[in-house]
Amino acid sequence: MSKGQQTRATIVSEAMRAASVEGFQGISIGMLAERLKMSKSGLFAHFGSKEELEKAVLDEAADRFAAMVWQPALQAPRGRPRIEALFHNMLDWMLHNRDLPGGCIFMALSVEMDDKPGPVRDDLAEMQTRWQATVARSAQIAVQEGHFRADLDPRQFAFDMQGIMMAMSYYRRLLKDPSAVQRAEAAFADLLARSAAAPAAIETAPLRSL
Amino acid sequence: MSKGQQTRATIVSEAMRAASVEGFQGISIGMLAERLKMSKSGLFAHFGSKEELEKAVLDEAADRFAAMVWQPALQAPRGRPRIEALFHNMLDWMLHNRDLPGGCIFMALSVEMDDKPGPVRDDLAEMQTRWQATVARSAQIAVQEGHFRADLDPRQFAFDMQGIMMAMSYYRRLLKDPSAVQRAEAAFADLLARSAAAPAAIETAPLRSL
DNA sequence: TGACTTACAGAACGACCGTTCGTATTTTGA
DNA sequence: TCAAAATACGAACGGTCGTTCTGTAAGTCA
Repeated sequence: MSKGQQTRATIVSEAMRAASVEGFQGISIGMLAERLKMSKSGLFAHFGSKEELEKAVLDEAADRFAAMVWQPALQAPRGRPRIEALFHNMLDWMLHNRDLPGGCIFMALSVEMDDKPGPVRDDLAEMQTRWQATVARSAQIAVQEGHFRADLDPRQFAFDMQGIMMAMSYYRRLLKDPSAVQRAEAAFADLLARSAAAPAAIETAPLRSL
Repeated sequence: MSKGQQTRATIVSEAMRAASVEGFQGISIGMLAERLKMSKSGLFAHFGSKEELEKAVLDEAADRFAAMVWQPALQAPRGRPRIEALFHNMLDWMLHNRDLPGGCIFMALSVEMDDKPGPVRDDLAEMQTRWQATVARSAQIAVQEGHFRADLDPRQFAFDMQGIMMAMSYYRRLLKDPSAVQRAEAAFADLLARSAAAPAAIETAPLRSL
């Protein structure tokens, strides 16, 4: 890796870290230059515009998400085990990730960019649409494997799981509720239970009438 | 209402509208002054600082939320009907509110401010904590009324409902998924069904084995 | 109506924004 | 090793930011 590529990678990492906390609106070329002890113009030259820097951050985040969340989940057996791996990998991504001190950068950017037309928003929306489709497909596989009920709506499953993640982030980051993670785990356990195929449903049914 | 109070109210309304789209970071005194056709300094004098303006916006949003979501729900009978009213009033708040073209301002600010210490963050967090407690209390009432199962965790109910709202906003605003609202309604219907007291649980059980 | 208070405008402040340009320095490959 | 290419710097640009001041117009109320 050439010197330039190396510097660029450092910049993108630092920008990603900062953007997870402050959003794209909250980061500036000058601030990044100061943190990395280099000149504004020198840093700027690597991208040519702030928008290009934002795109680079988005791509980097997508790569890391794939490496930390999706690819490890592929090692788990198809079906329910893979779904559970996805969930726990996402928790790790959101909670124990020193490169994202501000939590999941996609959640921060999703809210920030949803009303800002442009290529950055387009990239983000496409990534997120693809991710929801990926989760849905994983749920569909769990149906095929006989782990989930045949009439499960896989897209609804993805929607529900997204809600759990977002609520956890909200409880933890804004409300500073120490039970955020355990509430998310409880919600996910319930989602799994009601998605399960008939035999598992019998196991959980008595719990409802306790 | 004096001239000053009237102008101030107009400014706060416009600031709220803008902040729902761009967040507090995205609004500026100059931009508001231009939209309202008045001078920066004249507008500024009503607040003394941008932070005070942000606090005023937050208070105004809280008042409107109470008037549009909470107070009408109090007209509904205690228990499950009131919970359903809360849900639908929140949908109206998020979807059919011309004063919030950027969607629920609390969701936008929750993500933007969660890492920004200061009085604005404190106000917002306190509001949102109180709101979650209010939802939980409403669920608790539904338990007392015999509408929800006795072993329901009301705080978990509030968590789950928050997740549904956030996922809906995400699907609708970022992904532009036209099924966002109906997915939220489906998720809420399921949440109600699995929260319901025993007799209702028997009704929904066969659906799972279809 | 007249005195008084409030509300607004205008100009300017230093700070920072993204960006451009010309120049120096360092890295690279033959 | 040496020239070409890549990389970084420093200074400056026009703009916008939140904020402060001073003067004036408008509203308020006896």
